Amino acid sequence: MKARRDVFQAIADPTRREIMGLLVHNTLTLNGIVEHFEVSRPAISKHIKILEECGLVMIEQQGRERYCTAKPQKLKEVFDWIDQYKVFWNQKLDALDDFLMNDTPTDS
Amino acid sequence: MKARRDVFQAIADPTRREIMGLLVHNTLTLNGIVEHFEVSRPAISKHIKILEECGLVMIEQQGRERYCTAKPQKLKEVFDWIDQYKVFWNQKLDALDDFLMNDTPTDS
DNA sequence: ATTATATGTAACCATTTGGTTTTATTTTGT
DNA sequence: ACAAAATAAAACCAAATGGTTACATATAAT
Repeated sequence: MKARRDVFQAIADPTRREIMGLLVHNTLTLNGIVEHFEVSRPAISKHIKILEECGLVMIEQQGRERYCTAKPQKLKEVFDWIDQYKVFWNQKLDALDDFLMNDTPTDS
Repeated sequence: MKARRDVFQAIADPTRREIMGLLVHNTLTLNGIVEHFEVSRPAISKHIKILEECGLVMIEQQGRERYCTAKPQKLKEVFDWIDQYKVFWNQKLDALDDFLMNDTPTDS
């Protein structure tokens, strides 16, 4: 594992999203996290490393344990990107939409 | 290309995010999009396919051309996921804090 | 000191990803 | 009818991803 380590990529993985969900409410040790998943400890360890590398998780070493906590602030980057599209959500869609589209979830 | 085709994964790629940025304001043909990038047409074609598959882009075939438009509505899924973390952004939660109180930091 | 615990790291592996070039296929213009 | 244009689809490729098992290391418990 190496390269493009950004928040968008970090949250692309469902396991990592789940981990975020766990850690935002509880501070857990690595093994504490592992318990919630089917995958092996090293797999989780890697996910945590990725999350840490892009600032989504903070790790506090305490003795032989590592306490992990979510740092959701970093999600703001994604939020901000998406935010620019929000203005279009409620906007009238053009004819093509109706034509092809199934869901058109306009709530207005 | 195959599997896990969801919005999170779709926007993980920076080129695809750029494409979204283009298409939200302009409807462009495939070649029209290609012009904005360095990569080959087939590469863009694949990106578009992915974006379409997960509902972020709509394609309207017109003769031999395919007009692509962004469907930012689908980003709501990501928005909603992130939204649950928004609560924590303004919160003062450094490691120790969370560590010590370790008890759902309810804001209600 | 020795052992058990918590974790990291390495080596490996299959699949996916993002790209390429080459080869169709369909539509338009002449 | 024929050539050009717009695009898809196939075949291929290197690198990244997500996982595994095996091994290493530091701390805690006895």
